[in-house]
Amino acid sequence: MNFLDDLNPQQRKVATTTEGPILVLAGAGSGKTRSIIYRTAYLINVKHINYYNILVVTFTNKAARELKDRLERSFNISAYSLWIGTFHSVCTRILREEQEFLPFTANFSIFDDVDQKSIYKKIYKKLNIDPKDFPQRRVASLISNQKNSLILPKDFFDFNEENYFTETTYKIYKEYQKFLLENNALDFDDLLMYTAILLHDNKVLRKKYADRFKYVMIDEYQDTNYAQFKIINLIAKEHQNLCVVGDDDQAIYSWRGANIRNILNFEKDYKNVLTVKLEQNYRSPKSILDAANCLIKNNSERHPKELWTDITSKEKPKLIKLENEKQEAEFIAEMVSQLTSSGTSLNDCLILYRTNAQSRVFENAFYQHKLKYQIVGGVNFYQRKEIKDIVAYLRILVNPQDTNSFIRIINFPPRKIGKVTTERIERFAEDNNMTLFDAVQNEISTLNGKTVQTVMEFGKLLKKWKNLSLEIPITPLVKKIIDELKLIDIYDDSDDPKDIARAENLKEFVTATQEFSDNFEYDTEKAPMLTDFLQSISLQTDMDNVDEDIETVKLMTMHNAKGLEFDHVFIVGVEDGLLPHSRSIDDVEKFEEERRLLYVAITRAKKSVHLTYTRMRQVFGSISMAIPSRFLMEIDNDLIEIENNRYYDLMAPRPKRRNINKKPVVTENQKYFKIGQKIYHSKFGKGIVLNVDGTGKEAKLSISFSGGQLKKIIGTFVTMGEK
DNA sequence: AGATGCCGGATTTTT
DNA sequence: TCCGGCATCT
Repeated sequence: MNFLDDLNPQQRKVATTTEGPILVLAGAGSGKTRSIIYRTAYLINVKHINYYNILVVTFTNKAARELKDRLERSFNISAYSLWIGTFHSVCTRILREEQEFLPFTANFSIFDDVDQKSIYKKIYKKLNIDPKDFPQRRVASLISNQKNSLILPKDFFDFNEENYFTETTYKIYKEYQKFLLENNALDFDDLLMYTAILLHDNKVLRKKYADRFKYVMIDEYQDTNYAQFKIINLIAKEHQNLCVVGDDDQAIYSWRGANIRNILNFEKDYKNVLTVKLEQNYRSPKSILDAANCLIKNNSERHPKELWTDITSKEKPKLIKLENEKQEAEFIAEMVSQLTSSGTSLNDCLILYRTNAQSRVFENAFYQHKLKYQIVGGVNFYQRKEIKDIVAYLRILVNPQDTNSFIRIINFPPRKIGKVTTERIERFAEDNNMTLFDAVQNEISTLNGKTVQTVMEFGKLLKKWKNLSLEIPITPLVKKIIDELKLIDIYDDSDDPKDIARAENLKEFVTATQEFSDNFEYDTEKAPMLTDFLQSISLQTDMDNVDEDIETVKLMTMHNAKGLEFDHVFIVGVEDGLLPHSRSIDDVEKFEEERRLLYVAITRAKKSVHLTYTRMRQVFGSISMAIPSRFLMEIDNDLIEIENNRYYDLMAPRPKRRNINKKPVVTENQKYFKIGQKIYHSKFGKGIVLNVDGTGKEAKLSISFSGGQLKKIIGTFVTMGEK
């Protein structure tokens, strides 16, 4: 078979060594996805292995989809019958299949951290715990660690010493798990934990999955945690046909329980491991790679390797100092707009920052420059209020035990069922040992005359939709629910720009159901129903919602950039306290992880890298002096180019900004009007700015007035503020 | 029941 | 700076 000629010798070794354990140490851009694809194709097309016997685990849904697409396009392998997915999606699939061995049913809900937060709140109240003494974040993180280490509440003190913090955490953990089971719900960690425990405790099932998945491949192995290690180990221990691919230099998820030792110790965990190193980089020029290598070699614990490349370019990574974060954003926007005017697509530009909070100034700057942008991550689409509301309705129809969702929507949109009534319904449900869903089907005598009817009407409504959900596909169902609840109308009628965005998001949601349906029908030739849709969305990330059809600059955290590549990469806020983050500075392991994060960021670039830092930065509303990241000192001087003309010295008068763009110099005036600004007009009264077209006070404003009118007015005719 | 307004705490990163 | 939670008022 000559399709293997596309690979270099090491990659070919990976693709063709199908039996026994392989560790592939694949540097950034060394073609590891390619190796996995060719290996899969080799298994199927050459070795004639049944589709059914192959399991491929990726780090994101997006990576899984790309893998499937490429297998289909290049090798005509229909990916539908292949198990390719993230750990979480694979586990979900297994758990739904094996409900008879589990303490929950196949239609369980998956709770995200918004749900999680409200559960914790409830438990704190019930157990009378003060969140000030036991910060929810800290407790949740400890509990999450337990789950990732497969420690159930009953085993808690076998692994944790007893002190005032763990005592309480234990109580919360126990209560939390109880609540989830009562709701027939699992959180992200549970998906892994229950799967691992299931395979561990049940010999028959273990054999079933070991027999089914005769060939297992894991991508991004450096970022697996103990539960994930265990799941794979239980499946592959016998046949040992396991290929793991990863790069210890790109391990950036230890805070999520990922254990870098999984990859460092692979050779000890399995026998006669074949180790293959992929060190040729096909992505970045030498000038960029040299800087990255120079940085990462400062880490102590790593598999020794050095990336090299054939690609040459004179362009070294550039380092630019700016006055503050606004100037930083402004500078980047100018750079991007310069690139686009010389023919570069916005799609080839990537902005990377350490924390989501940094994205805001860039939004403003890109908006001003009329550059289309997309923020990936931050608040996930499915975590937005309006989306969670409609999803809560959908969840209840599938899983009536989901009281969390039930409470969320019992009075949304407002139907005059308040706190007192809700409590009475809950009491009634408890007394009669039924779900809230069933409770509201009854005439509850403890309620007031009118309220009884309201509640029953609500119950009937849910019942009606539940029946409907079994008959009609997801899209018409969602349309009908949104319609009957007038969800979009609620927001459309408002003059708050946030509400207008909400209305847009709901429409977007309907589109999402349609897209899902199209794919689902294509893949399975079945009608896309509610349960299918719900299963697909709970594990979706923002990355999966990136619209590839519009040209946009992408903005994301460095964590989100894993596995991606772009021509031009701008890494911003390269300052001590931000990168390395202040919370990681005094712990060696965390500190090295920060270094890897910068390494990942730099190695995304195919053509150019710009690193920026500021002289001072606003944090929490107060301004503080910024210190250039200590990582910058680790990169040899001759590997990086410093742009001096943008260096604003503390004492020196601020140099005039070089006009690198055809557009006029940006003045403060340009930021005079902002979206959401409250204004006053002598004739129309109070209003809110919905859009700003142009610069300064003369900008053309789209204004929504409190009287209901929507007008376009020149800025000079209105005053800022309410009067 | 719903609207308004004040206070206090939060920012690391995500499936 | 902003957001959410809570108290208070209508």
